[in-house]
Amino acid sequence: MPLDQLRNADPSRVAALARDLLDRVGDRWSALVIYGLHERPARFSELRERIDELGPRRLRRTEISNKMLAEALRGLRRDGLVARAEGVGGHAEYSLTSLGRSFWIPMMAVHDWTADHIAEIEEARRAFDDAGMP
Amino acid sequence: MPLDQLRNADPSRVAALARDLLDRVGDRWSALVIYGLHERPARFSELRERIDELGPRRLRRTEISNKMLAEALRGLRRDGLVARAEGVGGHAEYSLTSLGRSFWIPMMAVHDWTADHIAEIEEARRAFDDAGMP
DNA sequence: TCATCCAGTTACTTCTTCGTAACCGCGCGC
DNA sequence: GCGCGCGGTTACGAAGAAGTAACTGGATGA
Repeated sequence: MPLDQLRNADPSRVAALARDLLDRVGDRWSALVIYGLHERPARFSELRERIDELGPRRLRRTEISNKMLAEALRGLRRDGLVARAEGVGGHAEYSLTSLGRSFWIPMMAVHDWTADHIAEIEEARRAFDDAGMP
Repeated sequence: MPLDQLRNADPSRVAALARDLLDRVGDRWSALVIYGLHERPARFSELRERIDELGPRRLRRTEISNKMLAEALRGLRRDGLVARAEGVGGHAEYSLTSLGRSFWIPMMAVHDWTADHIAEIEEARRAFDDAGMP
């Protein structure tokens, strides 16, 4: 389906699609898993360590638990962004599929925008907070 | 800061920035508010109706409550994506700032990717579910 | 064959987010 | 001066997401 056509024809579908994606990758860890895998594949525990380096700051924890990593990987596999293979000795090996790699592009668009505007955003936050808004 | 430099220099900062943005706009309603405002400004109740048209499907509700709309608007205002003005008769008027409008571009990148690959994703989901994964 | 690592899973708890519904102040028309 | 719509806020409860920790089952190596 051509995009301009979609964009013009059905704004609610546009919104729904974007929300779908946020639902998919908007959880605490999935985006980080993609970061962790985008250069090269990794096995489970290796990936966990990579992600611990990247560590998100919100909420309680700064390291990913087995449970959350397994869950994020399952979601991404289900959507076809990540593949799991058995390496030598029955060890798991996770990698991005070509679909997963293609997702890197919009992901970087989001990232680039943030990098470009982070100063503005932080300034706006300061101003807003200083204005003593409730 | 030049982006390539950032991208090469500090992967954890890259990840952190993207997560910041997901934290900002990854909640249930914020993206929809931006959709609702991107063509023209609206007042509170008008915006609420526009968003009700777009309605997300996850969770319990299909319409946005006063509380959630107010909260989403506060967050977006705080980050400088949305501005509030008093119209005639003390009525509120919300609009995207230029920062907010610029965010449309990465947002569409995400959307376009989803539109391009939604069939693949759905197919992957079917396959995964049919394979009876736990 | 015993201990250990890897790759998870499970049961349970805690924390955050979301939704509901009631309320409030302000300006306007009557 | 009273009712009404607008633009919210508040208190509360319920649902959902995330964290903890203990456990499992298979392979590996000593």
